[in-house]
Amino acid sequence: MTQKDPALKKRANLRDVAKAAGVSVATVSRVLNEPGVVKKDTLERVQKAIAELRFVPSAAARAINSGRTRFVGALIPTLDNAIFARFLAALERRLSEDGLSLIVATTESDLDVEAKKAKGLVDIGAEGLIVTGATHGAEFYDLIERTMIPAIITSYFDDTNPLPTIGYDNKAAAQLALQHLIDLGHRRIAVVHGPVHNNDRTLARLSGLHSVHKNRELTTVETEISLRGGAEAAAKIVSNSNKPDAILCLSDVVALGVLFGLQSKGLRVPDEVSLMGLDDLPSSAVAVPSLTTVHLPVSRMGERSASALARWISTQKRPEAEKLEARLIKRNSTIRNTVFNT
Amino acid sequence: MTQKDPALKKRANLRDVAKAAGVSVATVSRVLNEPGVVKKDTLERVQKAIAELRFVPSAAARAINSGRTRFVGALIPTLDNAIFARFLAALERRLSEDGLSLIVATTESDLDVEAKKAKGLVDIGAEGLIVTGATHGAEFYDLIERTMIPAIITSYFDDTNPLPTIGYDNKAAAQLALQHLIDLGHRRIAVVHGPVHNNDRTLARLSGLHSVHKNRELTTVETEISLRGGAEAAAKIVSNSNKPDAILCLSDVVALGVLFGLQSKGLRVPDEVSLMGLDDLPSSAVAVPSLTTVHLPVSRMGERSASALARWISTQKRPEAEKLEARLIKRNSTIRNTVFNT
DNA sequence: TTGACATATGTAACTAGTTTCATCAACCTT
DNA sequence: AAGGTTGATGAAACTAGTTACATATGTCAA
Repeated sequence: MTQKDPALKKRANLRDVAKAAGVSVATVSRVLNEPGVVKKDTLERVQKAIAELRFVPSAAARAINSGRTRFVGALIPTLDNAIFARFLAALERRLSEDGLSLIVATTESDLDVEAKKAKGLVDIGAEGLIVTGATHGAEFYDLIERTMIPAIITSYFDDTNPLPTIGYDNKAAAQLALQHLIDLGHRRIAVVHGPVHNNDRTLARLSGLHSVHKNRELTTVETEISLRGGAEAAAKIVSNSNKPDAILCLSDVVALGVLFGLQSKGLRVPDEVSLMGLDDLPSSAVAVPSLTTVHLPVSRMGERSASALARWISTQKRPEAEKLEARLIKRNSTIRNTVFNT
Repeated sequence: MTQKDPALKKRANLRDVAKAAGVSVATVSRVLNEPGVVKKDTLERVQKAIAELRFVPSAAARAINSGRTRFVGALIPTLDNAIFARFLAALERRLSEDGLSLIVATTESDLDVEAKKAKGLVDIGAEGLIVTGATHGAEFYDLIERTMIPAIITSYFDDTNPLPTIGYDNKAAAQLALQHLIDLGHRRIAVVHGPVHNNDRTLARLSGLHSVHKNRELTTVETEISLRGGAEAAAKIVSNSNKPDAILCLSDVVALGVLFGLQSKGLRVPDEVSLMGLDDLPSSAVAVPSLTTVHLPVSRMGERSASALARWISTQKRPEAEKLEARLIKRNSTIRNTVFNT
């Protein structure tokens, strides 16, 4: 009672192991970190003690010395869109291979929330950050600059950005989609997209469309990125007197919603209107009709981002930007338009 | 050069602040933790120094003393199913209100992976765990018992479980669904469910069905929990000579997949076959036809789990199990069956 | 005016690791 | 056999905080 009560034994620490093995704490630390320099005989004795006491080195104590906390933070707009969930899943998988944990923070696409959560992550010792898009608040950039924390921008490619970007060329991806519809003979095209406020991905996609559209009719509808948002956009488009012969949605979730919206209004896809998405969710291949779309390699993006961040952290060398190729996936929701064909 | 190079200034620490403010480290620590006991004059001086040096206390150093790391881990099967993504989103939102960070770990429904990742989380200092379902490996339970770490089971209610469970009565939820189909006059019912291996949620749902079905025909199809899995199950069911007049899917994702599968085979829902889900995803309300289902309050479950875990951690008092009510959501994918009606 | 007590602050020990430097023995060289 | 090198280990200082205890003041009552 006076000194220690062995009954309420806490987690064993280095000293306990050292005492049990009859060595100094330095030796135990060496067994943990550079077992090569310890004599085989001693090594085994210490390892036995470690196993018997079920010793696990305290991550906090390690962090205090090495400055390495072994976790990174990901700031993503939402988990409600499958595209981010898929990205995160790949990210987490790859990071855990490198012995890094992932702390998830959602921003609801609010720059202030993002800055606040980014600061929180840095304060608790995140070794790196994964962020979505290149549009962030001054506070955020200030934080990155001050702390010089490795931060990678994803979902967005721009090799002139001061931070490394790993993503696709959103502009090109949108153009790929629009070009396909044009190639099919569509002229009156409605575009449905998510909120543009502070969203550079959507903005880039839209700008791509405008530079392709030339003299064509291109009406745009902004809606929430969700099935419901898509369905509502569809209702709006159908109620319009001047119906389009194709609808291009700048994300698959929205396209699926539009599909449902059109179905509920009795419009057949693709016979009466062609429909195209952009993302290529697993769902899109299964929908009826299956959705023509542009494949964005989100899982690959997760893996590449994780690798790049892990390497950045360990080597201190800022990685290069990486462009991931988007590619057209032709399926059954688009059909040739014969009316306007010459 | 001999001592310190002020040019490469690291993060300021307690000592730096103490020196700048002309007080001892203890006083700075007090300013941080119990500002009430510090004289107003001194308090302001220290706070000024903190602000000027942009001092942020090291979470690691705090953790080493207090044992508090301020993060918890969530072990979920996958992020690919929207239901878990929604759960996580709510969990993260609520935890961050309590100043707790969330480390996400996916298990791919593999008990060994789960045990390994759980150990990893505990080793790095997680203060609590959120796990899915009550079926876990011996290794996992051993870990929980040894470390006595607060761990909450979700998606599953069972007030006899040694760990607190916060979830719904899966058995009752499935019965609610089946009863609805029966009430509508359906007799030949096909059940589509996800993998049963190590999945107590699915198992419970199935057991609920068997205790209701009595003399009714109840064929079951196991498939992957995804739209594709659902579509494949639909193909299988349709190819069977003895077609059901209703299909009950034990998760909404699968139901949506079945819907697509039926559509691609030219079967009309609900005219030719009633379709029912279980989960109530946002998508289900938007699908055409909208999906009759049983609502499971996942967001609420995330909030309740987060609160309970936060409280458990701070008070050391194990929370009680919580049952969240499932409720029937009648929509347009089910219709009265007149053939078998008396 | 002295003792009692509260208030405010400092000193130093403590948390659990890593790391530098010193020590000592063993082996090799000349 | 003296000196140099290498290998293995330990003592103690160090990381960045918290906290128990000591001390210095100030206020008030007897």
